[in-house]
Amino acid sequence: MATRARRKREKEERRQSILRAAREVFFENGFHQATVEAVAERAEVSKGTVYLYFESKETILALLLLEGLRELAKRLEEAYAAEENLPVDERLRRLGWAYFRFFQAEPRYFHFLMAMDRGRFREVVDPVVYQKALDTSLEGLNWVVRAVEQGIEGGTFGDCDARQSAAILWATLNGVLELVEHPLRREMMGLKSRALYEAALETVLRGLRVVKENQGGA
Amino acid sequence: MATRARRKREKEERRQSILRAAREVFFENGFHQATVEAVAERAEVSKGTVYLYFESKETILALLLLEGLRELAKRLEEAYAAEENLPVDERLRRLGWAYFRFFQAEPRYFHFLMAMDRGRFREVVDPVVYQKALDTSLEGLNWVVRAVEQGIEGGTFGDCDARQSAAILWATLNGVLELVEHPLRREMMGLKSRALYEAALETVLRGLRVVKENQGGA
Amino acid sequence: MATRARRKREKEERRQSILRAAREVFFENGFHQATVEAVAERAEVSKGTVYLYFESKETILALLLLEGLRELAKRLEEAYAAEENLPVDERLRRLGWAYFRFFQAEPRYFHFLMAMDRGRFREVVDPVVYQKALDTSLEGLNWVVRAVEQGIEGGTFGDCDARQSAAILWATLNGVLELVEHPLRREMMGLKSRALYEAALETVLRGLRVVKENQGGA
Amino acid sequence: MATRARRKREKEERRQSILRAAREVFFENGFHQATVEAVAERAEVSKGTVYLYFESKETILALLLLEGLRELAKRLEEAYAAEENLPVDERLRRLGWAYFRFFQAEPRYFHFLMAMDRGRFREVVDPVVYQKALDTSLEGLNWVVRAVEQGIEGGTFGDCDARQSAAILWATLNGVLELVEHPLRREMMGLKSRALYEAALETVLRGLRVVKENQGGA
DNA sequence: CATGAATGAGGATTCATTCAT
DNA sequence: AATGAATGAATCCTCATTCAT
Repeated sequence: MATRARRKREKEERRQSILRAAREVFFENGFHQATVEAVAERAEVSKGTVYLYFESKETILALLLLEGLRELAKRLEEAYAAEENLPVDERLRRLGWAYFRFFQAEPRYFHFLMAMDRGRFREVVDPVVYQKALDTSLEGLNWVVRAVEQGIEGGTFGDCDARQSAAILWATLNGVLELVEHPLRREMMGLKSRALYEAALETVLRGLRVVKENQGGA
Repeated sequence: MATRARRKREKEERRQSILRAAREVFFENGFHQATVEAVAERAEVSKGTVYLYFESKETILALLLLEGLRELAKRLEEAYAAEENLPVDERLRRLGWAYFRFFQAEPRYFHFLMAMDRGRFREVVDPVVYQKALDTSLEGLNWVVRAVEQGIEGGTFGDCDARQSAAILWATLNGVLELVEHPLRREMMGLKSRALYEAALETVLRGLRVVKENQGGA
Repeated sequence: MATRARRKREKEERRQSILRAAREVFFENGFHQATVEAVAERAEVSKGTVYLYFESKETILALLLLEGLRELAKRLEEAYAAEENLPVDERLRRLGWAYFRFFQAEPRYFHFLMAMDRGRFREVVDPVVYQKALDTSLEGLNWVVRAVEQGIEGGTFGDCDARQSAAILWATLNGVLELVEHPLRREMMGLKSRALYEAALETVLRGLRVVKENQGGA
Repeated sequence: MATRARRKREKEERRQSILRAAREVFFENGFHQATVEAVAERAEVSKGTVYLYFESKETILALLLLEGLRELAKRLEEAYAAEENLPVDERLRRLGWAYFRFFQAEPRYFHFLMAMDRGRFREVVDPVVYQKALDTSLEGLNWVVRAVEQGIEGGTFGDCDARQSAAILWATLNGVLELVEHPLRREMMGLKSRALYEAALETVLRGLRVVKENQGGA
């Protein structure tokens, strides 16, 4: 029967609907302030139904986190793979801007990923999911590492530690995004997000590129 | 009478004692998990007394934040003012390492400043305190801005926007500290905190310095 | 058509299957901890189906109780009727041991019958079922009453109230079984279940027998 | 200050008041049906206050149980110690009637002690309290054991196992009380509680006494 | 008949805050 | 000023029961 298939589809839809609602509610209020009740209301289901689809509030958090990281990793992979022959710094530029677009598309998601109670997170979430989150996060960064490695091989960058250089680039972009995303900080300075981001990206790329001429190491 | 003065002093001491207790408790458990009860116990006063000195749990949070920012600003000022005639990038280096030392001295403080539920912060906290936090934060960054300005004036840096360049530097260092401080992220990579920090600092300084030769702007 | 008959048979089988599942689940977890969900799973049907066959969780409880009482009554009847001409106290002995065997065969059943939330039982359960439970319980005891009556008629026992004497015997055996079955109580004393039961049975039989010589009444 | 003392007294009074309320509510509805809310209402305090005085619902249960057992043990001790030189069976009679009076004074308490979810109780309650309950329970029975021992020494009873004989007597009385207390069972028979209890007590005493003449053991 | 998704009324517990003493 | 007892709203989660398919 097609009923079975439809049922399954509907169930998945409902699941997604709750997840979507949870995302909104968590984004708006933060995980701790958000209530399951509010999630249920937003999804237009009863509280009990939420628990029909998800084990606990924490589980939802974990799934949301994972989802976000996956989306980001996917975008980075796409950015990496888009074109075959590309100057190394151009490829890094694309990765950087893919990150920026993710941030723009889902600023609250970004905020959520950053603001999450990181220390306590681990104890609260299913270890398997936690490991997956870790892996996914690493997977995203790996595209950057790979691009840097190409730069080293191709001679664009000096003989530096690829992981370290990738980490620096990423930390910088991350730091900038947090800076512009942070209400407290944004007010401090009249900086334009996009311009600052671009400047930061270029500055680090330049800083990395130059290494070969000067020191050959950080 | 001196009684008046003593009273006032004692009151201030008690206040500080509660604040100290709150810092410890908040650091150990995170703001949400921490209870006023626990703060009171640690300070060896009653719960009611806590409310005699502070309006609410959130107020304490705000003051703690402020305190942290002040400490950091102080350290940055000291780093800036330490020596008169210093090459610009050396001065920025000193500022950068002052930040690193603050992070090392109070890693939990740093974590706390970062992990704080920023969005909701504003609505909850006394606007005056909020503004002070903002000012203090800006004050800290201003030492960096000033140093960059000297670099521009002295010709070390190109004719860039000093605020922007300072922001980039700061965002980078911030991003690196978060990276190494974050348990989830630290596991991802086998990077050494200090080495990464140094590399990042140097990379950005290099990137900023070079501007004049290449493009004159980000 | 035979379909009708088969349908009916199948329905009864399903009913029994659910009842069996409920017994297991209730025994293992106690009535309150047990969930209808667990019963359904054990019976390999859906939750809804359980409600197709039974009005409520409480109804199932009542039926289980009834079933237990019936099993006991059956055993007692068999014990009573086993042999025609039997000295009275021997017949009572057989009844007593039949009870003990029931306890041994279904200790959890016994426990369940005893531990049940008796007070609330009545209001919750179908009055008809409740009355049946009452009748069955009485029916079981009646075999004891009958045996005692024979003892009175035959002169073994004094001219006592047969119902009362039967009640005393039964209460004693019941009390002993509860004593040995009760984890809290069992630990208190190092008594062997079987020996204690036998001693109690014999003691009461002796006590009842002697009446005629002494007082002729309790 | 006397304030301190008064405070302490008031606190204890409040504690007792909540305990009293809990007893009533638990008696009326059974432990599982009873809600902390109902307890609070009955005690005319807020729900939070209940938790100010007691760790959990289970703790209250344990204390109530302990309290009941202590009261019973006290009554039994008094019954035992009332008169010095007393024929052994007279002393046992007094113990038996003390039990009956306890039952009459607190029938719901008795019911509660009996109906308690025995198996699960242990896991739920503080082990220390559990052990105390065990001890207290044993302590009560010990008065009976002691009386029987005197009977053995004095030659009233045969050379039987004192603990076993005491257990039989107690199991019988217990069984009778449960019989008459049990709504389902009481309806079964038109027996008068008091008369049945007396008959049972006398029957067992007789049965125990006779041993020496007949078998000297159960 | 059978299913199983959906419901929603609770229930135990916590904790920031108040206030009489 | 200091206390700490009292509050009660808020929160997560459970589960018996219903009902559309």
